This record gives sequence, C-alpha cells and structure tokens, in this order.
Amino acid sequence: MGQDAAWGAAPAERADAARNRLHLLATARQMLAEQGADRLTMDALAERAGLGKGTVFRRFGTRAGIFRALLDDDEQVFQQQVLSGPPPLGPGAPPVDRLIAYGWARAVFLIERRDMARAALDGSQPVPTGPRTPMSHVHIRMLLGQLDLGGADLGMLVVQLAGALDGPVLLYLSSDELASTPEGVAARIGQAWQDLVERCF
Amino acid sequence: MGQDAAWGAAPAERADAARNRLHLLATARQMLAEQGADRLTMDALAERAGLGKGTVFRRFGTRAGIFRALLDDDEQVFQQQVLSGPPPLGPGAPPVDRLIAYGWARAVFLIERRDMARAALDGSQPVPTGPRTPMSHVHIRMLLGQLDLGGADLGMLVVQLAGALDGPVLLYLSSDELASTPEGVAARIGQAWQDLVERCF
DNA sequence: GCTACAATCGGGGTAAAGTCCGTTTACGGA
DNA sequence: TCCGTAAACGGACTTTACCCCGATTGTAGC
Repeated sequence: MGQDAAWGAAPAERADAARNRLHLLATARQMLAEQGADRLTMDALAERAGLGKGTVFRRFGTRAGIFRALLDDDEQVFQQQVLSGPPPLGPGAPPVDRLIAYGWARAVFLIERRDMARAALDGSQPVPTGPRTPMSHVHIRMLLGQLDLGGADLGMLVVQLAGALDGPVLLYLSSDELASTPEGVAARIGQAWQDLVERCF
Repeated sequence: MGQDAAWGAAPAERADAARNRLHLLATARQMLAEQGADRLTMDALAERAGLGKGTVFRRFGTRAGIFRALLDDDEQVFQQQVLSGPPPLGPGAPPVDRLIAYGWARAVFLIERRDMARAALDGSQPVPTGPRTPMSHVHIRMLLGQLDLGGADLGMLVVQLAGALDGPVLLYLSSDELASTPEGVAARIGQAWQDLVERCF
C-alpha cells in the first residue's frame, strides 16, 4: 500500500501545489489578522502571495473555501488538545464531564474565530460543500456513544447538539454582541451548555 | 397614537414603495419556484418585475435580504398557526408538549423551504443583520418561560435550542441528503428533538 | 387643487467572484 | 537522464452583487 488512505483516495497532491496551498493559507491568515475578513479579496490574496488568481480558486474553490480551510487548520490543532490533553477535556474523565468540557472549549474556540467562522459559511452548495464530517461531530458522537441513550437517533442527536453549540455564534448572535464582550458570551454559552447537558444526561 | 408601533418607528412606507415591495416578493417567489435559488439574480428579478435594479436593492439591501424577506413572510403565516391553531401546537397544551410539537412543525417548515433558508444566510454583517429577534426565538422563549428552569440562562438556552432545531438544515446536512428524502429527514429531526426535549424537561 | 419636500425610482458604473483555456511544470517510468 | 502525461499555473474574460446620483413621483399642509 502507498500513502493513500483508502481506495479512491486523492491521487496525491503535487509538491508545488502543496507548497502554494500552505503559502496561500499563511498569506490569508496574515491578511485576515491585518485587515479583517471582509477586506480579504481573492485578487488581493493572489497578488500578495505572488500567484495567479486561477491558482487560488483551484485550491479553495470559493472565497468561503479559504476561510473553511483556515478553520479546518485551527480545528486540527484544537482537536489534538481534545484528544491528548488532560481531563476532563482529554481522555480519562467520564463521558458527560468530557462533553461539558468540550462545550466550554468549543465556545471559546469559535468565539475567538468568529469572523473566520462566519466567513466560512456559504449559502450555495453546488461544489464547495464537502461531504466531510466536521471533527466536532465526530467527537461529540464518540462521547455520546459511550452513554446509554435508549433507542435515540444518535446521528441526528449529534447534529442537533452541534447546532446548539455552533448556532449561537454562527447564526444568531449579532456581531456587535460577539465583539463587545467575547469572553462573556463564551462563558454564557459554556454555562448554558453545561446546564443543558447536566439536565439531559 | 398613530399606526407607528413605537417611538422612532419607521416613518411610514410610501404607497408605491409598498406596492413594489409586494410585487418584487411575488416575482421572486415565482422565479424561485421556477428556476431555483441560485439562478435568481438581482438583474433578472428587476427586469421581470419591470423595475429598476436600484429599487430592488433599496428595498432588500442585499441578495440574501430578498430570501430573508420571503422567509419572514412565510414565517408569519406559520406563526399564526402556532399561536391560534389547535393544541398541542397551539395554545391549550402543556408547555413541554407544545415545545415538542413546535419542533416537529418547524422541522417540516424549514425543510420545505431549505433553499430559501440557506440563501437567506449571509456571512457578512455590516448592514443586513437585523436586530430583530426571530419569531422562532420569541416563541421558544415564551414556552420555556412557563417551565421551571432553576437559575438557567434563559436567553442563551433559547438560542441554543433554536440552533439545535435550525442547525441541521441550515448548517450541516448536505443538500443531497435534504433533497433525496426531505420527509424522512424532517421526521428524524422532529423525533430527535422530541427525544431531547423529553429527556430534558 | 397646488406647492415644497422628501422619498423613491432608474439604470449606468465599479469591484469582486468565479470561469476558461493556452502554457508551464512536476513526476513516474524507460 | 530523458520523455510523456497529467496536473498546476496564470491572467484575461464574464457575470453579478452592490453603489451613486440625477430625474421622478407620492404626500402632507395650505
């Protein structure tokens, strides 16, 4: 077997493509920090990275795709802490405690990256919507799997709980609310999540 | 007091403006049904409605704004059924039963309008984000208010539960999943919601 | 009915997203 | 090391959302 994970896996990214992808992500992150999400245009990104616009679009498909890639990147680091950090977030604590800790951590994570996360939304679906299950879902499902839920629809429950965690930041809370007291909002989300979970499980 | 609801209310919409707004909404709804959300462009809408492009933008501010207006419109009808229909959805049943019934109804409502609802999303915030609280939140809050929740953060709990209901359709489920078995998905969301609520309250 | 004002209308203009295709380049095999 | 191929590159091109401002029109007050 080669490095490909499974049959039908991606046919191995070419070296220059990988280099450019990394370079574009780094440039995008820099521009995001300097100027904010709404000022980040594809043309500007391409120019600042010293690459063609076509390259940017082939890599990320969509403007939202760039922010999604950035977010995925951060989520991977986050997931490391979740999987290998100390309890109760990491392994070793009872599932319910881990679920609660996960909610607190995710709230902080998302609020810190609220601009990125919102810019990653994309009402259209044609190509950009990846069939990849978010890591967040995988983790919640894993924890719920260790609980006794009767005959509940685990798959849908996972998605609903993820919605309870992400919905406030992604959909409902205004940017003003999020910006004026980020830590306060994160704490409220975490606490409300804890109340909800303790009440349910 | 005049027709204005409160101090600082909108200075009364001019008659022609109102007529055009209604006409644009009707035209948009028609185009949405005929060609789908992604083929609905502002130019086409303006032309088909026999109005100028500028008019369309002044009315709705944004492309997403049109879909938001359409959705608001439908939600108002829906809310009527919720407020004055027969129990358990309407008044007369215990709060928990009404909450469960509301989840089922909302799932059906949202799935039937999934394209509209997704197109109404808009990652940007500057102008389009209205400070108006969605009717959905108002209603959930009303029902939760009748329950004993200890010292829980009612406001955030409402938003989280709304996220649990809307998140699947708006954020996570792929368009393919939604399109292939809409009724099935609605039923799963409704059932999972019921399980969650029964477990919590 | 008439007038002054303010809001609406209209459509041309700008900028940014996304597409296309001819050119260039990495990389596996001989 | 060289070659053939498939993938990546680049930037001109098209489409579309959104802005602007002079022309037009509804409405309150007389």
